[in-house]
Amino acid sequence: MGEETALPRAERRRRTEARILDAARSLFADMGYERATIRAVAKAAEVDPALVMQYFGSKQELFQRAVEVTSAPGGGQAGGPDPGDAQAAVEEVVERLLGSLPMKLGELSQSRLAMLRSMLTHPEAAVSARRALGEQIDRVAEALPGEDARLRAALMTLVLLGVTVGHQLLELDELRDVPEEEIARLLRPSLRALTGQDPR
Amino acid sequence: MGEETALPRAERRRRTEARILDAARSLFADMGYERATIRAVAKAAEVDPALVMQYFGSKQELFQRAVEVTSAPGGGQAGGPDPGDAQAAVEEVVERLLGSLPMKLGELSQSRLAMLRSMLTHPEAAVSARRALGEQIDRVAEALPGEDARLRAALMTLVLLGVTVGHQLLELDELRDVPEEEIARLLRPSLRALTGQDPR
DNA sequence: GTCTATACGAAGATAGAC
DNA sequence: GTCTATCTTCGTATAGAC
Repeated sequence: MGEETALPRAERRRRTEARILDAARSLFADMGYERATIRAVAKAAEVDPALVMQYFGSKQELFQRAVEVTSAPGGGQAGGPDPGDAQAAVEEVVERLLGSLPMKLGELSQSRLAMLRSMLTHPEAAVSARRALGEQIDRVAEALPGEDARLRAALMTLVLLGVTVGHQLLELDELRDVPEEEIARLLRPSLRALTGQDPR
Repeated sequence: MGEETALPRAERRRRTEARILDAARSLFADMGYERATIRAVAKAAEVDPALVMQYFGSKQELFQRAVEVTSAPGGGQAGGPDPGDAQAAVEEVVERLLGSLPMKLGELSQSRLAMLRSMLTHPEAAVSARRALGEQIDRVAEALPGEDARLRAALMTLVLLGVTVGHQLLELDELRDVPEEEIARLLRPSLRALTGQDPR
């Protein structure tokens, strides 16, 4: 029954699929949905273009799979500090936002970059981006006091988006080789100002 | 000699060209470089697709023309206040940035939106965007004191970029129907914090 | 000068050979 | 199951008719 030649069929298939997804993420992140062709993805993954279609059905589905959040770990904001301490909660949310800045490059952020790259020109990517940003806005808004918490949360999220776009996607010279802590240090008072809390 | 039938050939040509450019700006702004096809532009301008090519040579040149800054008026920051008054200069630069927020929609900003829409996925648009952002960063940096003026100026510019993207391009619900003065009011302290000046 | 017709290439998707 | 070959569609660009 079992083939002693190792590499069960399912395992081999799984690895090929992963290789295709990696290649797709990389190409989508680099040049966006339109310019990243199935053929180029296949070549990068060293498989036949038809195989990509066989596995994923369509380019659109491949994109969804490549972009979909492996939102597994780290997400939970496990019970903040004392619920009564609004100031601490606000500071924590600022630090959480600043911490999301780096995404270290590569790693699991490749899928996020792919989404961001295409969000302005590909309708489905725009939907994903709105959802992702909306969730982030929700989380931030929870920690903010006041009437216009959601608006402030949205602006804070967009500040980070702008910096990420300029840094990771447009690769502006001004941010090249600037350590993330430096950026975070300059941004921190700016984000605090948006919380509407006493900047202290 | 002159035809009494009015509409000189040159004038007619000029108007047709303008109509094509308007249609192109609108389509590029709405769906980006790749998805805005020559055929669609021609249809929107009510001309033959071949005529578009005849007038502009290629899609790329049409894009350049559609995006190119009609940077004529309003640009000059006619001599700021007392050069010695750094604080006033900083406040002025913040107000200038905030004033660039609205672009009122439509009007002359259509070309700017077209550039922003495609900047992440179309190489030429990225070049234009880097240049435009770089110029803005230069102007802001001039008014800022300190060692890291350019970095701060870049971050301030990217804050505005992020808000513009979220508002005009992604059309986030959270910013829908929010008057520009409200956004400016919330953003002002945030930008001041980035200037490195005493927020006072 | 303006438009019809078409050439040319590329991309996504499919069917059938191995 | 994997790949070759092809089909269809579409977009840019060109050539020739009116």
